[in-house]
Amino acid sequence: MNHKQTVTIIDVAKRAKVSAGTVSNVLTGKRPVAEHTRKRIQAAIDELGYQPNLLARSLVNRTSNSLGVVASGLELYGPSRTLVGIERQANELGYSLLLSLLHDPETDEVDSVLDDLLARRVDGIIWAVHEMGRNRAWIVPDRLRVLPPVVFLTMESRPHATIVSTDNRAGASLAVCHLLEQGRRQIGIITGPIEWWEARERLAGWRSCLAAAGCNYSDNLVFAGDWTAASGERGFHHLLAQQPGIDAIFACNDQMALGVLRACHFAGRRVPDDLAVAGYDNMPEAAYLVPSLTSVRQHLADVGRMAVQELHQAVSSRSQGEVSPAYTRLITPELVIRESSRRL
Amino acid sequence: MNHKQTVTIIDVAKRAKVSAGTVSNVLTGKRPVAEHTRKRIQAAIDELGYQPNLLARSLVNRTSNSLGVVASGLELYGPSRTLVGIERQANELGYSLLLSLLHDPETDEVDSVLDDLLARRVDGIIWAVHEMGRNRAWIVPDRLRVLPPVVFLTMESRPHATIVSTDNRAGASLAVCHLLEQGRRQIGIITGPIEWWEARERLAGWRSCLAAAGCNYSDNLVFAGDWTAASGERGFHHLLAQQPGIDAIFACNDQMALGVLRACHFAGRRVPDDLAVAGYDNMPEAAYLVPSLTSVRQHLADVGRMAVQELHQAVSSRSQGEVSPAYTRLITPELVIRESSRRL
DNA sequence: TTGTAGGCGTTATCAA
DNA sequence: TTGATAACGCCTACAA
Repeated sequence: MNHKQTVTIIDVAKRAKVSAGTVSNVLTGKRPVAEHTRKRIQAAIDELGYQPNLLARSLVNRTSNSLGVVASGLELYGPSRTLVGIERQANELGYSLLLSLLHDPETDEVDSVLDDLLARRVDGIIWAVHEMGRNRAWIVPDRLRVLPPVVFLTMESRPHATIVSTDNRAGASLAVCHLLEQGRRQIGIITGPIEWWEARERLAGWRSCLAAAGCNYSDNLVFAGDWTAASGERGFHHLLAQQPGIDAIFACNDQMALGVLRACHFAGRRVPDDLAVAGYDNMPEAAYLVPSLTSVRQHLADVGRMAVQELHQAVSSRSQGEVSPAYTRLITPELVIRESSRRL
Repeated sequence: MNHKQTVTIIDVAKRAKVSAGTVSNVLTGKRPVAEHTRKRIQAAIDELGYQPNLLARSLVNRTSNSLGVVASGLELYGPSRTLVGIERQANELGYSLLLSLLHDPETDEVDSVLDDLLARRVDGIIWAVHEMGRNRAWIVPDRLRVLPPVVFLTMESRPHATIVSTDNRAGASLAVCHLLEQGRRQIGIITGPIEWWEARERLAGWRSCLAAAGCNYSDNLVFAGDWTAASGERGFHHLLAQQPGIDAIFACNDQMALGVLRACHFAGRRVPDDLAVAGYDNMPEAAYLVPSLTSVRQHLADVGRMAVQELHQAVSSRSQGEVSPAYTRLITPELVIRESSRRL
């Protein structure tokens, strides 16, 4: 007693008194089918409640219409925004998304995650794990060769890898130059962990901007935070102790900027009168803090969308035997000026 | 010229001079294989860089080891937290995740999303779309019967549906009772859109708590926000106009509470001295606002984990022909008391 | 312990 | 325009 509860294309074919191939043709629309038979088949499909099996289809087509997304830190604002952009674009292009999270982005779960994606025959991969420490060491031509096309997010430019990222250096410059324009001269920075590429980039942007203006950019003005508001508070106290005349702080994300604002409040430093503050990320909350926070907006949803577009390109090319060249695509952020950095 | 670039189980078999079945046995471990032949096979696997094809395996096994997750509002704090919990637990149980986002949670994309999940033969589905308006109308026994097991998140209890949710009513009561204990007597509420089930639940919690204490809970004390900080600001002004003697506001999420704090600042109302404020969600930012924000913590990652556990149960049961009963599981939130609600 | 044969559900090729 | 038939890559009885 084979209790056949899944209805297949053959069941439909029998019911419509045609062959399975013909049913397939109306399903895929790849070959013409006479109008009256197509109607009969459609009726059979509806009556039987037939659901095509994409696994079987993928098996013979050798393409699954799915993309793998490997991400981390999804509870943060940035990554989740990016993911939304990825999903939207993937959806529009007809891809399903296979999601994997790297919980500890520095360790070597990389292989198992990639293997699973390979085993499921994804058509392409979006690598949305932040670059930190040596966690990009696996990215070498030999490894990439056995993978489907991959697009990397937020990573240092390098040959053989296609990258879509925001321009962190430019973003930091935007904020720092703005502070300079407002008349600030001693501008401290609270960075993210320097193992993070993004943190280093923003630091570099800060430095180059100050250097160009002939301002001080000594280590006295640098504090390494860890992206948390608590580290923002610590950074404030540290910088103030090191450089009492400091008149502005650029926090490399809004959370840390929040910590600075709070510390300022209890230290009796008025913002922006005594100290200007700028953040990075432009979280929705930024506009409603007191004072509202000047911040750098990154268009992360666009980064996600664009990554999928690039990936789609690469997938299409490869399926036609071509090989699309690797390159880096940088998206320029935008400064949103608010109360926390008003003119002196 | 069949340019065979995918290495299959047969290639491995040839290389190891065994049959494909034997290779399969070492792969699945379901049947014993002599130690020396297993070694030979393993060697062949490594040399050839063989990657098993899960699509083919799923086809014959009639199970894909994957779960579908349908979510919305992922750019918000709550949903992304929940997703992280889901992914972690799924990962631990060996499931891959197929992610779909509903962009407009009120419309009827439901069928297409479900169809795709069905077509990919997911073993189970987690429905993490917030209940609003009529967007749960599709949940009827006849529809559920043709689906794999489904676990719903954050939804009103109903027969035939397995639900994992936080107890929004209890959470609101926690906050409001706390405000009462602090000596507040005119406690306003800024709700979410009342089409949202969660918003109605929190409102109910507020009301029952005030009723039990013999306090006023008239419409004068209710403002319907939309979860944004901007609506929090509007709510503050509205409530103050309606009920000048108001001495506390319960905002149904932290974003709106943030708007209240800001509005208070510019209106010259001191928090908590003139007005106590409590929020909901306990975002990481809550602890660093000025004043720091009393809020309700929901353990959302646990909700996600638990949902996957329940789903796993249901999947296992069904595969053995049993049918697991539907039920609702409520997780009690927890109040985190901070400066914004200090005693009068 | 291992090999053989058949089938999972679909599509593509080749005739008709 | 439609119908057989042979893959796609893997697993599982059943035999050996």
